[in-house]
Amino acid sequence: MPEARTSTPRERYRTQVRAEIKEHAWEQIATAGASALSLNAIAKRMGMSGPALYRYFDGRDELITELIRDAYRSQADAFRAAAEAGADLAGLAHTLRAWALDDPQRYFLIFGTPVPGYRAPDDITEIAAETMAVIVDTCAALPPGPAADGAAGAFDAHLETHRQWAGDRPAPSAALRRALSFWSRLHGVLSLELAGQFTGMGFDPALLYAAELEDLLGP
Amino acid sequence: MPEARTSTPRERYRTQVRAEIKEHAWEQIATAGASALSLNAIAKRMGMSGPALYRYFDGRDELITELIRDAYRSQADAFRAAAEAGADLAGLAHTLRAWALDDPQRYFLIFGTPVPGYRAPDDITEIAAETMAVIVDTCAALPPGPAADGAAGAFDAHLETHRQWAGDRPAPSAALRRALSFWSRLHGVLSLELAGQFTGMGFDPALLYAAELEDLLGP
DNA sequence: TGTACATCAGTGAACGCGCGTTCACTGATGTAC
DNA sequence: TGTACATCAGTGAACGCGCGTTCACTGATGTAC
Repeated sequence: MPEARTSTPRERYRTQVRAEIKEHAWEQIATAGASALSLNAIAKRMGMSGPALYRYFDGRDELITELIRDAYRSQADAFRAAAEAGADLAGLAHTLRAWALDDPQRYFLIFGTPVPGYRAPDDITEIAAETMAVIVDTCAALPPGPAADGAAGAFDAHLETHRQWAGDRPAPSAALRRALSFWSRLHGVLSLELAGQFTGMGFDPALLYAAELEDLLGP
Repeated sequence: MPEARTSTPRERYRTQVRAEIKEHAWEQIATAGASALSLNAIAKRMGMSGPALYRYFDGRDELITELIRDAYRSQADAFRAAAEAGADLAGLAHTLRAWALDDPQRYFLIFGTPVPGYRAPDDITEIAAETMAVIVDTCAALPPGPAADGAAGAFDAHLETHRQWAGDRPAPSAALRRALSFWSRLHGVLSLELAGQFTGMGFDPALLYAAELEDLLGP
């Protein structure tokens, strides 16, 4: 029995039930989409009555916000772990696709149709910034590409004066541009693939993803 | 008074009311998202009773399907018009962005979070193919790019044997790859922008879009 | 032009449903002496 | 170890709500003779 017990049995139980509620919520989202998420339905599946869930969440909105937070968190963790394992840009690209395919509805909870009027809490925005930071750092660690000298486009100049999103990072604008391009290109393929826009077209989306990545990396 | 009247006054009235219902539907989608679309709410806004709408649509599902069809249709029309006006790839890119920004929720009705289990009717898939055809043709009309010879990647080879989506078009695989890259790269920026992933980052998404386009076109 | 009939838009009542959420409560678990 | 009390998980009834959809109906519009 561990001496350093910072949590009581009751606290541990609470944590466990909260996690169980979230698991059922994810199942429900995967089955019918986030807009169909219902507290009563979750409770029924868990063999509880509806109001019981109010012991664990303030209401439906708090649960959804928590799921969104977890989605961002799991993405940021995946990227951090990859970076700490020494991943380069190709490694991060693989991490992104694996994370997205692991649970498409989780992907869309972040990158899908926005709910008009909804604004994520600040702490969630910060988690998203963590992910971006990993990518920027990886780009900055790269040897300057062939396009880095001379033909730096108008966008590089724009980024030179609009780089607050990069925090205090000493990364050159070319690295910021590269990070944005990395991010948007890969999401382009991913979101079209996961939204089913390629179904019936015949080719393998994984190969398009790989081709975009290669084009992005190579000169 | 025109001699060739293929429609009776009643038919014209029906058509008009149908259109009015759809307009209110779009307003509602823009305000609260597609999942909140409600026949009763639309009827109330039009000063009618709920059941009256069943004279015009079989039900909620038929209305939504019709909206999706119109969304695809308006996109395809925009592309066809641009192409007939002699637009090149840059012109098509501008068309795409203008169309998307014109009504973001319409954009997301096509490219946003998919509803698990929903499959669009075949005629809608065909409209999507029209749009793709315009892009492929425009790519095929381009002078072969610098990367077209020699270093044709693994994806070009894959497309060589998976090109049924291009129909009977004589376009070379390099043109198909270019069309897919065009499509996915621009949607990458667009979907991130419209989903609000760039908010608070400080830079101008329009410039990122332009930069991606330029990089896509130029050698 | 006038009358008889058919078509069809729209109404209002009603159906069953599931939703989020509140409230007063029971009963089990944990704590203090 | 035993008793008295506090904490807290979970229940069941109830609230009002808006939803999609059906049905029998009224009344206006169009058609046929």
